[in-house]
Amino acid sequence: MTTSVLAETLRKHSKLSESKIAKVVAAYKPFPTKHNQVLVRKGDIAKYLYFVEKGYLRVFVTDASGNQFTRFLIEQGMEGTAFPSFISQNVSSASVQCVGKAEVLRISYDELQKLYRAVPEFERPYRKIIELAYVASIYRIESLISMNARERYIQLLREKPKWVQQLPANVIAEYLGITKETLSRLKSAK
Amino acid sequence: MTTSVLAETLRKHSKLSESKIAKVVAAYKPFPTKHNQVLVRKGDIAKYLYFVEKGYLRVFVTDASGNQFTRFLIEQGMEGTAFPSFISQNVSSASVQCVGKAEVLRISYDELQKLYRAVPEFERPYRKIIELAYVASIYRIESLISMNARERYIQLLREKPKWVQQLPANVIAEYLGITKETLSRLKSAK
DNA sequence: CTTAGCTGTTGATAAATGTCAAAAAAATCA
DNA sequence: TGATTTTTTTGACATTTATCAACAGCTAAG
Repeated sequence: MTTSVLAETLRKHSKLSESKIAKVVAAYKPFPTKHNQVLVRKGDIAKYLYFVEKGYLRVFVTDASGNQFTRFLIEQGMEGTAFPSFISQNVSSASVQCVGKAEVLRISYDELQKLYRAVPEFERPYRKIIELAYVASIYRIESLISMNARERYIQLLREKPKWVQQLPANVIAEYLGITKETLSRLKSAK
Repeated sequence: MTTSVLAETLRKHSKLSESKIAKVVAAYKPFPTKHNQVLVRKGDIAKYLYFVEKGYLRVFVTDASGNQFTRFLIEQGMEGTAFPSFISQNVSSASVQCVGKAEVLRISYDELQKLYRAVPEFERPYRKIIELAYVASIYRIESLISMNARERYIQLLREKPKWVQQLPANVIAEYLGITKETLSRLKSAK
């Protein structure tokens, strides 16, 4: 039986047989990364979808003054990339980077299309993933338009305590849409 | 040949035959609405997906003090509802309301599932719709975390000038995540 | 056509958050 | 380990945005 976070995740979220799981897992290739390695650079086309076996990836954009803003954090057991670029195969406005050390698998756009043909039942979990990612983004929009910095921080602390523990404060701040100084003050105030 | 905004939209975004288009269109029922009518109330389960033939719908949430925040605006030719509730068939944290007068069609969750079985090629445009909605929400998150109120307003003016012209200022303000006073000042300042 | 209620504007002020600079603390790697 | 770099905290101050209140304009329905 295949053992990997990817295999575990497929068992948990789909009803694929062990042989189909093995096929899917075989299509994702381990991709060795260095500390903070950039996987997709702004201006590139996102050719790969990344599955996180260990650690975190961040998807971020940069403004004219060089400030960085974290669009998404991808944790162990999740997959992602610069999504708009990946589905359209156009250049990406965002970059994707490992947060510190991370272990990832990757599958190319073309290989993924082949996989859909080889394992048609894999389409359903894929669509579910997109739906869930969409729902998550709806709630993120909701908190960004309706809550202030403190409320958003408290919500993150409640819903993703591990992120706050494990990720550098500046990454958390970028994700919340505030500066690292403001986050630091929120922490010390309570 | 069926004539409706829905039929037009299907012709434009899919390769369905006229007979399939007729089937899809037949499954969506006209739903008469009053001025500012609420279609989904917070606490309800979103049982219907709404297609906008004319006007706009807004999806909004309310905070403890009764302030409203517009999560999404749905314009002519688009469809939507309280999406997280619709796909999970759980109670909704958001409400859906007509902005002024609107003409809508609707299809129930169950009828939609039947439609997928009756017209399997309809699944693909549905998935595309979700993917596009997801991409749109990614860009919305991006502007909320990386831009200030003025920048977001200018971007909206550039990308959706009609919304700014046609929708009440307080709805635009809620969509931008700012107060109506701040929006009013942004307008007069330039 | 008129009035009651929304909708939008403006002013004064307060609160939240950002910016810049510097010091302190922590993490990395040679 | 020690040196170097990166991250985090703190302070002073500036800017942005919200809040509250008053008023003006508009609009929909009688």
